[in-house]
Amino acid sequence: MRSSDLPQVRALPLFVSMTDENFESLMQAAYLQTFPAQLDLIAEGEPADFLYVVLEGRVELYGRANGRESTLGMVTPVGTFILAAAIKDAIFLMSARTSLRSKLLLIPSENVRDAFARDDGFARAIVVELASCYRAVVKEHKDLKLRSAVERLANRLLRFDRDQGGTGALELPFDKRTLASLLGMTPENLSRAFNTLRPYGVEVDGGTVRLSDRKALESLAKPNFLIDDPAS
Amino acid sequence: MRSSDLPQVRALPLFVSMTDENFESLMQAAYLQTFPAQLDLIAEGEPADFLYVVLEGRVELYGRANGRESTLGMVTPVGTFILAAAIKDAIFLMSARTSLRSKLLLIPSENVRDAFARDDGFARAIVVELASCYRAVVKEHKDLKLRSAVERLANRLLRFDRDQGGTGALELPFDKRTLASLLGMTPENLSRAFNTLRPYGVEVDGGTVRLSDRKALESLAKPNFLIDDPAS
DNA sequence: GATCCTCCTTGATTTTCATCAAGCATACAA
DNA sequence: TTGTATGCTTGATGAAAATCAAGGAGGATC
Repeated sequence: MRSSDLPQVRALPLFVSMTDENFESLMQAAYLQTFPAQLDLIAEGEPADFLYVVLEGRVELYGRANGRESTLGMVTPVGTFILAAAIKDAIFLMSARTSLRSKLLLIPSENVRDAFARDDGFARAIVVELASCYRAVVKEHKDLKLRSAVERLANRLLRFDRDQGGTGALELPFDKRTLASLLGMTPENLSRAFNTLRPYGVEVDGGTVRLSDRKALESLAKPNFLIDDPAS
Repeated sequence: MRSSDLPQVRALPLFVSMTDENFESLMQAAYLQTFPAQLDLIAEGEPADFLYVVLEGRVELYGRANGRESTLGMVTPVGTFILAAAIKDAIFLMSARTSLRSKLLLIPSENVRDAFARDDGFARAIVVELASCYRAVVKEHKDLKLRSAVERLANRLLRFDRDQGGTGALELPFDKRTLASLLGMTPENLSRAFNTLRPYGVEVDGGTVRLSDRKALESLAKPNFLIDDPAS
């Protein structure tokens, strides 16, 4: 990989506490690649040969069963995916495809497991990363099980707004069909959910959303930091 | 704690590769306690002061939001819960209560973090445990997002049967209201789902279920090892 | 400009699921 | 026995969400 990309990777929480020696040997084995949008990267059921790090762009994680498909998560820079499968030397539970043109770092999972065995700092960082991933999925699960579709949308909008500076004017980070799938509903239903939220000050214009009455929206959404706060 | 319980704990994957010294110091700090059924152990939002190990009995993990409550998981011997919160020194995302009279080991999370920092074998075991927990929740999430209520029940019955020896005669491990909550439906709907499954050879008598036509049931359930196999 | 095309929206309808209300079986206590 | 819990089931109804079908709105392309 190009040395110009190294500092960015080195600074990641996952790698920052590795020894120089172990980090370099891990990067020796790694590939840096840029992929176009909408490219399938991995399919559920395949063995986890690489750990992926998203440096630029965005990757969608999704699952299939019966004839259905559902978006399970989005990975944005700088984040990793399928760490659990790579560590356990297991098969993928989720498929992944680029959502945008993306620059990804691929680290052979064998090398990851090696480094994990050899480098205490790395092992500790992996634990923190895995614990965070675990808690993130638990939150997603609670969101889906304890809230209606409209509530999920309302809370997601509040979250997008907060992530984008809390100005009350936000851009949907992906197209509506994907948002619908992530929220566990059909595109048609998402449209109707937006309409339901109009009396609560939610004005939609394409991918732009204005929240003109946050009080009202919050009273409907009842945000819960045990579900909506990524940090907690 | 009583020394008679030590070997059982020592043999757990989580502890088996610790040094004797670190294990003993961890156990010095731990409490072994038996709790009656239906006792609240922890509430979501509280700081994670202890790591819990279920030695006997069963513990239910559940979440609340708005007025709703939902069962998120069951922990049976010998399993741990809230490892992620204990490691991250974070707050609980889930509440827990005993489902049966249960013998639990409580290890102060500060000591867990200490041992994690000091003992490589323990750190490695924690990674494997966390990765397994993560994958388990992902499977639950896929189950909920990709299947209808009847399909979830059908697959759960097949799983219960397999766990109990695959004889076609199984006992529901908990009462139906709890099963309903775990499967993400109401008790009324669970009743109706059982009726829907009758043409597929599912005969219910109280907590006993007979599967007299597994082929038919499987053709409806379409079991998927990426969702239903706890090992994969 | 005209044409596709993709994405989204809307309306009509059906299905699924939750809610409300009542009943019933079992167990347990008085 | 009688009363009275509790857990489950059933029926009637309503709400939520999926599906089916048809239209736009906005880009891209020709």
